[in-house]
Amino acid sequence: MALTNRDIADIFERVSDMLEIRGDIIHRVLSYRRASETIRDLPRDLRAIAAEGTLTELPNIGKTLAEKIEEMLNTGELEFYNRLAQEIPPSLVDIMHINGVGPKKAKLFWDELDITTVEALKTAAEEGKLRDLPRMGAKSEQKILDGIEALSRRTGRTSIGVALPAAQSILDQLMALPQAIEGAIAGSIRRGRPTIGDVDLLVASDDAAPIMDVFVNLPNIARVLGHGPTKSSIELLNGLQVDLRVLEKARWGTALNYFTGSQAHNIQMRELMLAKGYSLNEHALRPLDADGNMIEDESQYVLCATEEAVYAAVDLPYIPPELREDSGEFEAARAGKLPNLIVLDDLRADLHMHTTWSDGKLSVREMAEAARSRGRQYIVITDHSHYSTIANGLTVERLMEQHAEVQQVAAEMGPDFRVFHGIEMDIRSDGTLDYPDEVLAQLDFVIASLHFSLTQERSVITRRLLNAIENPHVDLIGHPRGQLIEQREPADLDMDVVFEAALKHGTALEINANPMRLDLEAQYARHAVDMGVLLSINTDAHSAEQMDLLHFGVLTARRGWVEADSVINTWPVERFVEWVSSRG
DNA sequence: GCCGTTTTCGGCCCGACTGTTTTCAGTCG
Repeated sequence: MALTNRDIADIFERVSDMLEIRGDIIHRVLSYRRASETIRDLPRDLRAIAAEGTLTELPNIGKTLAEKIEEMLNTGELEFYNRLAQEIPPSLVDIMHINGVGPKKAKLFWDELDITTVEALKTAAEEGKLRDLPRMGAKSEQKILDGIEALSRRTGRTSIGVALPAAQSILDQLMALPQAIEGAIAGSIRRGRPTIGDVDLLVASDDAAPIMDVFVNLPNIARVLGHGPTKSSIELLNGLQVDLRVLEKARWGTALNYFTGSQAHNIQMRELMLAKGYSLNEHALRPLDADGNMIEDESQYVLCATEEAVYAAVDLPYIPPELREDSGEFEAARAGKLPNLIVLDDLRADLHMHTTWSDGKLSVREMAEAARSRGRQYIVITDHSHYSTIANGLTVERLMEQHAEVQQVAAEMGPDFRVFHGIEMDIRSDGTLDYPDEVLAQLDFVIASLHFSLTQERSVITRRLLNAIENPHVDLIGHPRGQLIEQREPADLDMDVVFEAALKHGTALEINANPMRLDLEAQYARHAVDMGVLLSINTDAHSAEQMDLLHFGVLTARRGWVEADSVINTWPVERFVEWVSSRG
């Protein structure tokens, strides 16, 4: 079984945790962890990069790790990991994932009580065996039991589609207090990551205590994890952790920058600041003396009330949060080549939505009205084709009946809001398309999507998608990789080949805005636009409310450095029509 | 183990909070 990028990233992450338990120097530990993150976010296959011999050109991959990657690609395993597993029980890594347990505690439990599994740790805690260990007590024992409980409540990361509304609701409650001056959601939500570890909230105020009190007494929270004067943490009933920090308005810029991250971006910022003679933290820029030591005189600290001021201190323009992953944003900023990122208002149209003709909740007319009331200028009605029987997909006969209805609604809407007739056509498991060309030729717009047999082997499923990309009637590939976030792995597509074909045939690729999909993901979107492939950001709405999810697609596009002109539904309707009719 | 417009060696971010301590280690982000 060939290892995927994700498998290799997982192995490096486990190695990193095991080295940390063993007590290796932290920088070696972090090297493996950083390499793991690099690989996880890679838009290309390690196998292809290895074949080119350019593994060491990847950030955080040097000679040693490149050799280990090659070993895993060639043999399917890593000798270094196997040796390490003889020495450190791999199940100790799971213990480290309990909140409040790190490498030192994990090793302590193992050394002193021979505990190597979460289950054994739970039993020992219940029997009161942990409290007598060094630097442990009754409270820490209970904390570990709580942590194990929380671990079972949560499964992995939370979708941004869940985390963002939850965060906004809490922030709204805090901002209603008279003491709150300014508030923001920071962290990975602000950067637009598809999944969220925990929520970071920031409030500016001169009187933190009342805000903290309201926060730790919010309804619907599972427990309070911490309650200090400037920082508190709670766990919501769904297991999501929310951290709140309250600070002076004068320090807003440094704080927002710091707590937005990413960590890799922050490290770069600090290094740039050091070169300018400052130590940067969330509170201020603190000047250094000639020996590089911090000057303790607070009157010399530089406070930044805005993020613009922080970036200006290192002679850079403002870098949008979605780009802050240390993936080239500093180089681009220095060169004055930051992208002019797409914004929600750039989108004039939604090209992918369903009605009661297949599995949607509203009629053609109701969807059109819902889209118009949201400011869209044109839409395409794209129900399922008949291969999707479970979604009540349209036979050719029903498709033609629907055509008449769409024409009718289009006429009623008038010239200022255009309604086009399209389809979301299945690419069948055998690779054939669900309608013949002469049917597709009668439609205004054709999306082709993979819905079934997503676990086919790479060559088969890639060929299947190419059949659609190469068909001159197909304008857009819907949710190309078929992933459901935290639920279903993407199809094993050869994306290099997919992008080449999309470029050659002028077929656009979708960024599906539904937060369960966000497909293409940002790193693929970035690679696609770099190559000149066209994109489209759509809601795939099955109801009016789902039309409000478009901003998640925009966030994803921004993370992919996408500018408006690469996205076909930012175009004025005349240009869209011209493009579609220039195709098959 | 990675990295380099100060370095191919010697750095690698740092502060808040907790629970255990009598001054601090561990964890977290």
